[in-house]
Amino acid sequence: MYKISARGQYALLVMEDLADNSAEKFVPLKLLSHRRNLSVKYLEQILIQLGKAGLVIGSRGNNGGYKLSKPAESYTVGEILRSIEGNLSPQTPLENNTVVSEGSRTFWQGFETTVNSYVDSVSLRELANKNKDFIGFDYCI
Amino acid sequence: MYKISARGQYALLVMEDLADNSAEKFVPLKLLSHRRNLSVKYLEQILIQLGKAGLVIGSRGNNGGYKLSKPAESYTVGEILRSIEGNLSPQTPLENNTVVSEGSRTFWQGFETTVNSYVDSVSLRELANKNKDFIGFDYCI
DNA sequence: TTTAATACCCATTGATTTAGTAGGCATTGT
DNA sequence: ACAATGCCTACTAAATCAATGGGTATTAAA
Repeated sequence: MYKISARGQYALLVMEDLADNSAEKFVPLKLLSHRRNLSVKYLEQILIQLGKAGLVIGSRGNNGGYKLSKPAESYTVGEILRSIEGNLSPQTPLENNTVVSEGSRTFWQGFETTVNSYVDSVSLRELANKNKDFIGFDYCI
Repeated sequence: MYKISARGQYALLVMEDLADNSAEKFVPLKLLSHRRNLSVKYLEQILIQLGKAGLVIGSRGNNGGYKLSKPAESYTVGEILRSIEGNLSPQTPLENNTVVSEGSRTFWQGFETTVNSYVDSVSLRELANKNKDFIGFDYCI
């Protein structure tokens, strides 16, 4: 059906939230959850995945949470999406060891390249709010 | 999971086959099926869908089959894929009426545009074999 | 040193989508 | 007439995906 999964899109939203927040403080899942109206348990899975990919750093215990592992401007949207979706090749592997034409092969390769080039041309910073109209996390919920 | 479905890819293969064939003769499913090692019944579904989109013309009865409705060079790969997959927007609709940033909205719009521009930049003729190395359909199977 | 807050890990459920099969009807050239 | 074909509708099995839940490990602070 050719869609980025809900998880991929949520990952992007959460990364935006972390980018909007001070790069110093750890933001607990409870707050991210509140902001996006997603369950802590669901977000947890996403952030663990982002953590394993090295895109965020988690800190356990009291006052723990997550923060970006580098400045927002040095993430591409592509690396965030790929950390959740796997590669972004639009081609489903087909069972039949089908012989494909050269033109066809070229087409699919170009497709993947086009997609990756695009998503890697946008940085997380460009995506995020740049702190404009941003309501901080330090609220009591 | 961000993949064009198997059906979409088979549609492309079959359209290539029809493009390689004479534009005059109707090619029966039995032959297309044989060539791509797919069941007649499965291919049938795909070709009915292509037919409803006006991309192929079917003819019933003895000596019936399918043929392209226009010259191969005037199809874009995009119109073929969209006839099977629906629109190629990579964005899954999310439940939560999530407020997205302007940058985010721009990103997703650009994504869809990028994908459509690419697939519409390739014609069926460029994909197909141009009759090179093509083993004709007029075989007895 | 207890406690509360947090991340981390693993398993499971329910819904949806997808690939592929199947039966039967409609049409048409020979 | 009949055989070859497209057309239509339903179904099944497997895969995927969103989301929930239980339990453990870690840490700051009281």
